[in-house]
Amino acid sequence: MMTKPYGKPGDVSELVSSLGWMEEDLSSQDGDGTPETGHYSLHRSSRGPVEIGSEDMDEEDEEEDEMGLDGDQVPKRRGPKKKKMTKARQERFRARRIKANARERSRMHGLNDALDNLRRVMPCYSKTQKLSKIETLRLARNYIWALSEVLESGQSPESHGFVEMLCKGLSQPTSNLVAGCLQLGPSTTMLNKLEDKCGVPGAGAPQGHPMSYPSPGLPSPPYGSMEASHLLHLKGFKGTAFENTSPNECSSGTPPYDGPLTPPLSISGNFALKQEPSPREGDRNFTTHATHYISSHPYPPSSLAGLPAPQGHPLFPGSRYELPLDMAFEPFGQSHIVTSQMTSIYSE
DNA sequence: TAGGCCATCTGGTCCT
DNA sequence: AGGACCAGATGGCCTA
Repeated sequence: MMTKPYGKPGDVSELVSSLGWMEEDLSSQDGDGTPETGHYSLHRSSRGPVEIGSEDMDEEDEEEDEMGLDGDQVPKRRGPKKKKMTKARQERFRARRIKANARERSRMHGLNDALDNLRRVMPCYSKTQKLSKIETLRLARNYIWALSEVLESGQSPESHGFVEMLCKGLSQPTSNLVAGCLQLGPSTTMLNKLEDKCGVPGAGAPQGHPMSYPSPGLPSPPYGSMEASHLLHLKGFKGTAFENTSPNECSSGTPPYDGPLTPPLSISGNFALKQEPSPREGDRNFTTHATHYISSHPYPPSSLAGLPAPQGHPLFPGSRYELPLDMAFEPFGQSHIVTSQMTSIYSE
């Protein structure tokens, strides 16, 4: 992305003069050595003077601070003497700053990559209409919460409440997007596939999709789509229309998922189970694996033995739960689902 | 045009 | 000492 010089033009010279260093016009230099940046920013007026010159001291650079300190007129300043920004020091500072900038850039890129991976496992993922960072995090929080609720209390994803949970605290456009995804995606694709290929009773039935969300005034697409691999993998859960469904039988309805995955993470968020290597790489049956994993791993898992149960987490009935932040969810229907996301979180 | 979102630079702080 | 992390500041892009 092209960026223009930061700070107002006058800031640099003002600061430089106030610090008594940097005779050169550094504003003409690259901020980090990359072509897209073209200035040197030292405009932290809100933070007060930046005493860059006081660091990076080499003995050979040590000089007396001769900024008019006559002793009898101005009280001598305490603390380390301020060093003149010699050319050598400037260059060292620049080199260090450039390196730090590069590190920071790559750190942020890594963060964004991780966020992108998170977007992909969200209930609605669209390459064209990306969720913002904050909305991604909010939706992730809601999603985890909603799924936890489904697992813990047998609530149904068919319920209005499930989508409500997903949309809690989201902006209106994002809520519409999510609702649209849930409305369009599963009902017209995945569940019909389930019914077609697996003979799952009720899947895609006329009575409406579990995930369908009564959203009057919902804007028309483009929406993202809810990938089947992101949806329901129903095995071994009573009360669902899919309880007799074998994951192996239905794996054909699950499109491949193109991306490396880490071993499953607990939805409690407090532990990560290091298991066998991710089956995801080139494995069309990953969701089968995930389903099996979930259904064969009790909560709390043995790896949590001895650890204090999370306060009031829905997976640990009996404990008092306090909703974090502004979350306050309503109760909803009965049945169990498990999604592949419950057990797979990307990592770089 | 205002506001939201984003990338980038930057200095400070903490940690190893 | 150097790196990671963080938050503030800034300008660009996009959309309502």
